[in-house]
Amino acid sequence: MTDIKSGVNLLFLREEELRQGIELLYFAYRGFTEEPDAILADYGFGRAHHRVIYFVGRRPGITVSELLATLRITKQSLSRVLGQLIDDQFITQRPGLRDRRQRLLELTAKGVDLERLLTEKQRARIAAAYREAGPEAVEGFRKVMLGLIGEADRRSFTAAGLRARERR
Amino acid sequence: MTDIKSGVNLLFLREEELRQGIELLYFAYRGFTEEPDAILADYGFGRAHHRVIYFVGRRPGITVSELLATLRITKQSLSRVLGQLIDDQFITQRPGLRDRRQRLLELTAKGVDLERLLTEKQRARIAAAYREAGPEAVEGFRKVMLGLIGEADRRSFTAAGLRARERR
DNA sequence: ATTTTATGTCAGTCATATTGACTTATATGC
DNA sequence: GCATATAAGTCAATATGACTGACATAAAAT
Repeated sequence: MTDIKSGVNLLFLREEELRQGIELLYFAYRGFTEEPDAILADYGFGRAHHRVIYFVGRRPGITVSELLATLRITKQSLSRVLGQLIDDQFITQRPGLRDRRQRLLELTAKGVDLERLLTEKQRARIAAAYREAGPEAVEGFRKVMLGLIGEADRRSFTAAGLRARERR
Repeated sequence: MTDIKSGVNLLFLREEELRQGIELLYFAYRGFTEEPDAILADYGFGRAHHRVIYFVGRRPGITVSELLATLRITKQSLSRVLGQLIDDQFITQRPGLRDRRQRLLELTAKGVDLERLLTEKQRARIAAAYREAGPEAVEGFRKVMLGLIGEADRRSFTAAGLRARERR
């Protein structure tokens, strides 16, 4: 009897634990985007603009195709957003040195400012969560998050991925 | 000299650590939604439908206003999605007992099946990540994620929040 | 010289969200 | 009991971010 009962309880706890995991991700992601979203609205931009600004800031000189691969959207989708950011002078393009078909993307000074403004909110939020939780918890957080990330994206977080980026 | 240099390095590491945190969230969330998204497409549904199915499954008898508050969308937005799910018989409505203005929402058998199908992928992904990372890491993960979640949403994860729900 | 690649563009469509205005039914407070 | 508030729903217009498909141009690679 106790065997069956505790078995059921274990199953229930497991189910509950996993569902809480799902919800943690959902709510954390939402909490994470709402502040930048509010700022972006003042500029007439949306979340898509933030993602472009973020990754161009993160990897200066990134090509259009690398950006497309990172964001996993079509070039038509990127085009509108990137075009606006270039028109409004948050991002500049220059031709690749070794391959002149490429457009290497970089933030302008104005772009760096906006990137800071937007990401600062997110960094502050993460910093606060890390501080409260402590270094051990942070280590666990990173382990679990890495496990959640798809194989394809995981490379962005390995030494190999970082080295590949240096080659431009 | 070493003081300055290590100070700079610490700043750099901190910046890098925080940026990696941002990216972990971005990629984990994307990895987390892509499988259900693919299934939903077969039903002519989108991510919004999944969210509704999920929370109705999670809190059977949830009212429309509670669902709106959970999802933080307008009733006009919910209306289309919920209407489709009711038309297609994934969700049923019944009037509230104490307040007949309310529509209490529940999954049908068909709805439960779809909910399982969709969430199973996510549960499996979390289960695998938890298993690989180990119980200590899971504890850390939960601590950090809770810290990332906005004050308003955090209540969903406390005993008080759970108790409030029982009252229907 | 041909083919492939990197980028860009035009056109049409869809899903998800918004604001604003208004309706209906029911509950609640005085 | 009547006025007001609340729960839910609807109509209309709009914005954002994504998609597919077709086609164009320049430069690199074979």
